[in-house]
Amino acid sequence: MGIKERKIREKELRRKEILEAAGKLFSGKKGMDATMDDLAECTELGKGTLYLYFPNKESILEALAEKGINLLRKRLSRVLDDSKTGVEQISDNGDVFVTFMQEKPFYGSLILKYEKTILKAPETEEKLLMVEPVLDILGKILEKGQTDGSIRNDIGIKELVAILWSQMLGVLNTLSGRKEILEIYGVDTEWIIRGHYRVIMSGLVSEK
Amino acid sequence: MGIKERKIREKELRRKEILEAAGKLFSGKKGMDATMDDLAECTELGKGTLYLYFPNKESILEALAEKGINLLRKRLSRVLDDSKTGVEQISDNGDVFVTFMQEKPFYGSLILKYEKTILKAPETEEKLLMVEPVLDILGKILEKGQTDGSIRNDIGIKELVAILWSQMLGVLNTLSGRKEILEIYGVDTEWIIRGHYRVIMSGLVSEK
Amino acid sequence: MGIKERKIREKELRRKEILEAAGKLFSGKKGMDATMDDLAECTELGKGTLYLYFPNKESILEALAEKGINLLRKRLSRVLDDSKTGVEQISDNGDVFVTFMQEKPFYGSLILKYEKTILKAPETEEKLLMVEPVLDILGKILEKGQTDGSIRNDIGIKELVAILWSQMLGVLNTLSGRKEILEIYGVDTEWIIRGHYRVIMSGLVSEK
Amino acid sequence: MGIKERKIREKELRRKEILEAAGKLFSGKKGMDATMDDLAECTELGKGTLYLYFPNKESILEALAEKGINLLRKRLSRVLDDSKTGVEQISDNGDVFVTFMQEKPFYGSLILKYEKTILKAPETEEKLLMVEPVLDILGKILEKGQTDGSIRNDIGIKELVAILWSQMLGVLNTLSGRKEILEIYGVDTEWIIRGHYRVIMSGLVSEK
DNA sequence: AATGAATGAGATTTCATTCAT
DNA sequence: GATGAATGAAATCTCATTCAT
Repeated sequence: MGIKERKIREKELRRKEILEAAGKLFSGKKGMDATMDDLAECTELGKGTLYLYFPNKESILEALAEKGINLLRKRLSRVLDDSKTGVEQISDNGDVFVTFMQEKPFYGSLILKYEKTILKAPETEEKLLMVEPVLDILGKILEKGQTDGSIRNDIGIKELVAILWSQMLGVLNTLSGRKEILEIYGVDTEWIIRGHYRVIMSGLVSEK
Repeated sequence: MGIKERKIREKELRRKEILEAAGKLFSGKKGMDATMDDLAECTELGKGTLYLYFPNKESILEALAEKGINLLRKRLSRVLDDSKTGVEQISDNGDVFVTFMQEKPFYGSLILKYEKTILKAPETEEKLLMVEPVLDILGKILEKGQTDGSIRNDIGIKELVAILWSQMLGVLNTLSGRKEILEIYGVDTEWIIRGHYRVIMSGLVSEK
Repeated sequence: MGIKERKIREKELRRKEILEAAGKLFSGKKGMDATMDDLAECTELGKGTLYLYFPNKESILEALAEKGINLLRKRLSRVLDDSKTGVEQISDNGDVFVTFMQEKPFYGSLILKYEKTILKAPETEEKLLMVEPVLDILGKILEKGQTDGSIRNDIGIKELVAILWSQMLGVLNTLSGRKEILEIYGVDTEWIIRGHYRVIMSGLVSEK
Repeated sequence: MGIKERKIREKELRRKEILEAAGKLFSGKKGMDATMDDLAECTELGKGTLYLYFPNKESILEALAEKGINLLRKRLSRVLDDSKTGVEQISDNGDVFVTFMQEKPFYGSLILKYEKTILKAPETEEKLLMVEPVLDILGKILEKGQTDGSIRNDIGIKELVAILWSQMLGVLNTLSGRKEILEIYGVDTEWIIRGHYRVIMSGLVSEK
């Protein structure tokens, strides 16, 4: 018995190791163009071995994106705080998001790339988006906000989630570009983020 | 006499033809992965001929992106209307943008991909972004708005431009996904766009 | 244990196989213009496989040239014979050289093509010519000859080596041409070589 | 009448212009890899026009080689001097050759490349080598030398010509390499040429 | 005669994936 | 399970030559 379980655990462990190495590799100099050979070398595994754990290269990137999203979700979930109003939580949420993107820019671009990926729920046939967990958190906050009256309720929750998420990713995308570009824009990173949230916040609050 | 001019015109015409065919090809089934061979076939030109007009595949996509941006700019510039307030023009602007993206989703994705591309001004060495013309329009409107008091002035013009543009692209990006995704979101395209602009508008207006 | 060694040996074997096939191919009808596709076909390997053993086409030709030079060196080194005078050894040397070129005309043309190739000594940074080993042998013989008084000593060893080698290659080049040409010349191969050596020999002997 | 002649003269003139430009081009940075486009540009002619004067690229290089050979022949023919012995004339001949190669290294490499080219005599069907005129001069000198007893007569004229010419080209080939190579050899250009002629001269003189 | 746009075969190289050991 | 040699489709780009104007 225990043997089988150990095997499974070991397999999962190996998978994680690969993923970790892949994370470093793909966020490195070669970017997403790093090859499976590169990955084999830096995991110190055979190239064929990689295919025992992942069906193809794409699935590795996808798994990395998922990992990134989980990380983001964890951080965001700490924001959930019933003692705060919805709008306050959105603000906190923004802070977390920005920090995350600054600390883990690679996961940022992965999320950017895979946020539209559709997964199938393990048992059910239900389709769900990879970013679903993150959107759920946003949804909860907004719901709270509409309930406590701090957030406008003339737009449905789902729509608001989609809007906020889209805008956030858009800003992220701009910020994730080379610094050169922001220099041409003649703008300051910090200010864009703050401005973005200011606009969002003023725009979300319910009008009295 | 006119011979030289005619030749030049013909050359430009051919370039346009190629670009047009490329537009159709790349927006088609194979997407941007369509090969130069594909393009040669569908233009009914030799592969070498293509390289007579464009130095490489990338430059074709870039030219397409530029074409898309010019189209967008033209449409947006019709919005400029001094008889309206800044905030009203932003609203009109949004309508145009959304219509454009719905009608020309392929150009949308190209703009999305190349918006960060840096061009060099023809004579000057000055670098400028491919989307500069569009940003200029946004800038003018916002300036008008800050002047006429309809738009908040606690954020600089440049920052506001960057923010608005980023958010718009973000929304665009979401909308440009497969419909399947929006179904999963359980949201309606139309509503996202309207909601986006509502949030933006409330957020941009100067607080009285 | 032996596994690793066997693998290495097999790899080297395969390399040799490729090299051998390449030798036949490039000396064949198409000459050096034979393509990598041709090579893939006649080795019965995938094109990609070739690139596993050689970084590019050039390197294959280079490796062949080196192989040829080694072969030549081996033969020439058998000439070294302290019981003979320098001038006698030069004569023997010439015989070997001529025989080699007649038996392996393809290696001849490769040497002709790559004799100026500069290699870097494995560990040292020292540059050395691909033909260095052959020149070394010539040098030794000439040195012996100057010491034993059979070879003129009014010209330095290095210069003599360069001169002899150049002349030999020149003759080789002439002989490596199509037979048609020598027919036009109206001369006989055999005689050219003999004549060459006679002239050289008389020219090398020290004047008494 | 004169019209036709003028046309012919003009055509030949144009041919010469092209050849001259080609000489500069091919001896330039790109070497023989310069393209027909390059040539069209630097002749300020259309690409198609070039093909009115030469059937293909090869023929241009060939014509250049011929031009070079003619130049060399002219210089060498000045050496012919009945008041000198054959062996003296060979020495002069060597001087001319060396000077030529130093002044016109490009023609040098062309001759090297095309010396084996076979032409057909204009009217006769007789085949002859492109370098024939040069070989003729060498032949005359050697003949004189054998007659006046200054040059060994145990080797036939034709063979001697072939030998001398081959050796000379061999030395030329070595000297035409990059300087880097001669530095590795550790030898001096000047000395190689002088040494070459010393060896040759001693080797040619008839033994008394 | 002059042109130069058009051609298209063909060359080299890359890399995700497979499979025999 | 692990391996890594082998694969081969596909991609980009070049350039001598042709031919309609």
